[in-house]
Amino acid sequence: MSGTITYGNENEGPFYIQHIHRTGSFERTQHMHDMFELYYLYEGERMYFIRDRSYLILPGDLVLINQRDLHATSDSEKLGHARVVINFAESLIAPTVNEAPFLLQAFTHASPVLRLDLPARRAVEGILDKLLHEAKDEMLGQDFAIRHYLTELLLFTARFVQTQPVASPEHVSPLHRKISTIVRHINTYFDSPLRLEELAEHFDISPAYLSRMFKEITGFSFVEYLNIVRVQEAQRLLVTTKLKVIEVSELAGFGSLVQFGRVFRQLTGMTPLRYRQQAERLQH
DNA sequence: CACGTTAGTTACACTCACTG
DNA sequence: CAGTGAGTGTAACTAACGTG
Repeated sequence: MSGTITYGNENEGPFYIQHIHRTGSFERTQHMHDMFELYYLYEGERMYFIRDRSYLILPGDLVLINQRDLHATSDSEKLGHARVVINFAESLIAPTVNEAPFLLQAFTHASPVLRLDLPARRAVEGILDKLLHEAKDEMLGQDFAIRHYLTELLLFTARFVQTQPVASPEHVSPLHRKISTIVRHINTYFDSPLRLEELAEHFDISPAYLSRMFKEITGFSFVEYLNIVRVQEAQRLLVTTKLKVIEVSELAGFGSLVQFGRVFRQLTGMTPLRYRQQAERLQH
């Protein structure tokens, strides 16, 4: 890895920026977190799976990922790429967003990928340069400057999606389209017992092939993905309702309370009740 | 206090998803 | 296609808490 600049903590934030230029192959990453993510590609090609489908990311693309949206990157056939990743917590810019709620609207836009024209690229790269410069060394007003340039970048994205209606890019291949359909199926029916074999039959594809392709395209295995979707629903129910843990477990599609507990702990590091209590404390 | 209810943990056996 | 291990269900236990 060369030319790496990092600032902040990738998982806790409140702000993290990383500039990477890689020539070789790149390990895949896949996760979900409470921060917003911005991804800008200078060179190369990447596959990016976001929420329920995959995108081929090309140079000059700016990718916007909302809080808690599942996402995964992997190499396309072409190896090597240069990119900037920014993660930031809502808390970092909360007062500003309060004043100007439209700043985050690009994150809920129909397509998470903004394909920038040349002037737009120059504008974004200029802001990124400033952010990278600020992140490099500690200096007077660093935090302020980072918030300032980040706000500038967000304003740019908000105006861009407002003025340039962005069409959703084509699916990379029919297989990608199919996996995307299956992912949406899982997102809809996660609360019922889902099995790979039945899913495969329903979508007319062999179970082994589905297992392989699902992992390759989404970055998650079938079971991993299903569990994440179920835990997300469980988290929502725990916070927004007063349902008992066993009821949450059933509504989220878990076969048993034991299994719910195991999976929940594995993904969140705490028990369901703890999660609810922690969320309650944060409310006040 | 004794009891019931709810939540969380562990052991063990099995099955099914993943992988080579 | 087949072997393997991760994931899952059942059962049995403990912990925490409220209630008569």
